[in-house]
Amino acid sequence: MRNRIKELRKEKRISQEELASAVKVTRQTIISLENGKYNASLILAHAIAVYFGKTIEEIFLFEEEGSC
Amino acid sequence: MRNRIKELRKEKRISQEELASAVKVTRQTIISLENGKYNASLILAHAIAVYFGKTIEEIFLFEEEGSC
DNA sequence: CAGTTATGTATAATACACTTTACATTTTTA
DNA sequence: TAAAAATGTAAAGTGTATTATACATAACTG
Repeated sequence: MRNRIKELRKEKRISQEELASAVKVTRQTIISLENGKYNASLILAHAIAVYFGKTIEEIFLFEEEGSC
Repeated sequence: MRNRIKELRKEKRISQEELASAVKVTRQTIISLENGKYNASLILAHAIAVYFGKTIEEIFLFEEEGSC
């Protein structure tokens, strides 16, 4: 699952550290999410969505699996 | 965080087992989600939302925290 | 009432989200 | 160009989402 965190963060011109503290996680967590190391929890996804003023679905891109 | 899984499932008149296999988790997971034992992962939340034809935000209710 | 289907509880095991710390590299800016 | 700020990597530890199995109870159906 891809996400638009890095893209949205750059638009807002804030650092990973600023985003991290805004959504109350560590910078490590933001780095790992941006670089696709793992997926956010639902709660964190929601916090990030609220922060950017978007819905979860606008930020986290679930490319339709299950077509096979 | 509350969710409307049980409510939506009853509307559709399907069993926990049917929902579980539809979204590819065990019945245990559905039971635990419905009874508030823990929160779904983002991927599972999405699968459930797709199954019910709703958005994640329509099913998982994040009552605004962080007001204090 | 007897049998089946649906729901719930308990517990141990596994996988993964997230933290912490420390260091390395890139980018910005003075 | 040198200092500072931003980004990335690595590895070990904690908490929690999910599985698996087994059993108990409730609800429906014949």
